Amino acid sequence: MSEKAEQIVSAAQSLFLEDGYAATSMDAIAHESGVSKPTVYSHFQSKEGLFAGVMCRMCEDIGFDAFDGVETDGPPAVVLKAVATDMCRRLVVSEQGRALLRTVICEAPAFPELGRVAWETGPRYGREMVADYLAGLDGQGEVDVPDPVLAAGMFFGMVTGPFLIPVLLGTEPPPSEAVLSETLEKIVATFLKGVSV
Amino acid sequence: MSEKAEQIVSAAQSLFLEDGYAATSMDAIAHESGVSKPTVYSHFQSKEGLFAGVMCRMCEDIGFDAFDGVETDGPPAVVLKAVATDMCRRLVVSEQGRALLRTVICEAPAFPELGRVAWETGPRYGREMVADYLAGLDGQGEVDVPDPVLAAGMFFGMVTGPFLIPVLLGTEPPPSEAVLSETLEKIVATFLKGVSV
DNA sequence: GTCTATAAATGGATAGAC
DNA sequence: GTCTATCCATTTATAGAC
Repeated sequence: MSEKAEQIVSAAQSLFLEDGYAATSMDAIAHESGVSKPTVYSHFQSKEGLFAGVMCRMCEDIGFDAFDGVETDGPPAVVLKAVATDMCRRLVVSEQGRALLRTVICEAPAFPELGRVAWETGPRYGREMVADYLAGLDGQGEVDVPDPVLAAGMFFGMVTGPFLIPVLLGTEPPPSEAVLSETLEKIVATFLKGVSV
Repeated sequence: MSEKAEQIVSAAQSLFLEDGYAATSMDAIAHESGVSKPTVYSHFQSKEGLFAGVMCRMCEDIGFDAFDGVETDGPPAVVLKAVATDMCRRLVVSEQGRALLRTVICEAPAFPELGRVAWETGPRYGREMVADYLAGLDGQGEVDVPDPVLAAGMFFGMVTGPFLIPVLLGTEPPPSEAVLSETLEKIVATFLKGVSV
């Protein structure tokens, strides 16, 4: 990708995330990226194409590798807390993550393909990895999880539940690392007690 | 409110919910409500005012009376399942509820007051009622809930977790009543086990 | 490939007739 | 109070010079 194309993508990212699809103009993108509008159109077919391309790429970049760098053979409470912390940092604490989530939720009806990519690369992928992990623990008799996918869904819900909606609605600031750690400790404990044998 | 004003509000509701703030034009609202644009402006000061007014009113209407019509002196599993079912019907199953949630999430940055109203009348109100209920159970020694607000947040997260994101992203249809009932049964059981004494 | 300039359409909002 | 007609700014997208 040429240098100008990258500048355009970068400007489009921040503007789309900041203002949403409809409220962001190609003029603004051209201005912000320091090129003229025809140059934007020489690299990207249309506003829709630029938006879908940029957002899908972001989903894949931020994409939710929940278990990246997490040692999965420690105690479940430690493993799950690490996974939960990673998820909250990506979706709740990170301003970019929040903005991306907000944007894909907004535009999913108009861009179904984007909704699908966001789901596959993000929550669904994370849920599957947690489900596999829980199924493994169940096989070892450490927990009682008859439906791993449902349990993983509960886990994700519990972890994000206390933060996600108020933060998305702008009525609470994202939690500090200290509050996050303390809260997730309790949440993971409650979850593990709920699925204990 | 006059008849025309009500037609305008009704048209504005469906169009804003369907297409979002920026993609909905005052022309379209006038056309859909069967009046002319100046009539719209004679009743409402501006597009922003119309949007904020209509959405805030919807939040208060749909507003989350989690315990309305729920007998709170039955077994906790029954009470909490009723609350959870009511919440999922409002936010996940109802197309209008989903659209409202999506819209307020989208526009919360541009309309902070709307975000506040949506939070206060909806999730926060529901969370507080569940927190009070759990605190009562804790006082009777039926559960171990040292932090009722956090526990209520976990509860809401667990209940919506398996449904909310995939439904908002458009990758899964809302659950049938049968699936909802079966799933919430398991979720409530896991939650209660997690907070058991 | 990139720019200036502009086309063609649509947006929010209003003046003035009735 | 309501409409027809219109203003003015802005939008997406492109034509043509360099």
